[in-house]
Amino acid sequence: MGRSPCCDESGLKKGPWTPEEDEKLLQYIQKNGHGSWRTLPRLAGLNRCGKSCRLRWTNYLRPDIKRGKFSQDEEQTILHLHSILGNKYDPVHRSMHRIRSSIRHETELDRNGLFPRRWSAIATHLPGRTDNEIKNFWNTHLKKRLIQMGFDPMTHRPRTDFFAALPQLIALATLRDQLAAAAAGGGGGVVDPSVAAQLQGGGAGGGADVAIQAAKMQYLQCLLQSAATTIATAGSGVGGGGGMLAPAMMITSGGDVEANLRLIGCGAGAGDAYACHGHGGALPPLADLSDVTTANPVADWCSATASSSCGGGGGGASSPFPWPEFCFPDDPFITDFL
DNA sequence: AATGAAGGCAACCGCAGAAGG
DNA sequence: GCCTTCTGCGGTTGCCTTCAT
Repeated sequence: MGRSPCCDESGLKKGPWTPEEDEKLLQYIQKNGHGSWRTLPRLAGLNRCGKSCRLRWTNYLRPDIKRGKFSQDEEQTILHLHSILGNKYDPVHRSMHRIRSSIRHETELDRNGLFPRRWSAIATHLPGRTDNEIKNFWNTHLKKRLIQMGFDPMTHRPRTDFFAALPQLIALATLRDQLAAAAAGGGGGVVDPSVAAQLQGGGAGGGADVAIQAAKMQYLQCLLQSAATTIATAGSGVGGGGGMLAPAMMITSGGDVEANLRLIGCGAGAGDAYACHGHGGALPPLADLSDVTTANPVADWCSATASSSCGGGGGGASSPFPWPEFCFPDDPFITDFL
């Protein structure tokens, strides 16, 4: 059970590997196999600990290592498997039983009938990729992207940290009041000049602008309501619609205003949140923790919207947050907020 | 052009568990 | 059954590069 003392030994080199060291290690392993990692450095003439040699080999020198950017398929796989394996096995928590029983078909069990650890398990599904590489990719790219999309990277569920966004939400609420006052004819209401300017639209198409602004406000109102619903349901542990919302129509500049205004009824109750999303711009459904086999909203959604921003590969630009792209393309009003 | 910030990645550290004596 | 050794994993760090000011 004790730790290997190899790295505690003094005099062993640490830090980046030189090409000469790489060559020594490579040649030795190609000729003899790695055998015991502990004795390998001495036999190969390397002033490194075995652990360091093993890492260098498995993460860098192995001939089957695939270098370069992750493909969209690989990203999907990582997202999918991470949503399942996001929490590594912990015998203290009963939750793993659920995970084990539900993803049995997804990953191989180890010799004890347990699932292997997360990154290595994911790596087994991505030939040529190392667990370290996947871990780094997750930490530097995918995790951030999920966060920006409003998902908790650990649970793959919508974030519930309502208070983190509170200042923005308050600002939005204020803005909404101002717009409402302006739309009502400006009867004494104090309206921010920039908002008034936006509302008046600057000449032709002013009426359409007002309608679009109204649509935006409705969308933002949904956001506020969504956040509140999330707060209300988070404590109870109830799954379901949890305040998710999906704009049912793309709002394009110069598009049909009436059609654009057909947003889904956000106030229709959580259960209806997905009733209207049968199109490419749907948001990922909430993961139901009671059924982990379907707990992959992000990856599933990405698959369903392969042409969308998720994944960032292929031909599409990799906007981290897809909703405004669908709803308000290139609109700084939304993109600034998000 | 210089400088600081941010991002990306390789490598290290420490823990956990299997294997073997 | 206990102890030691060895391997593998996840988390974290620190360096290097790129980007922004």
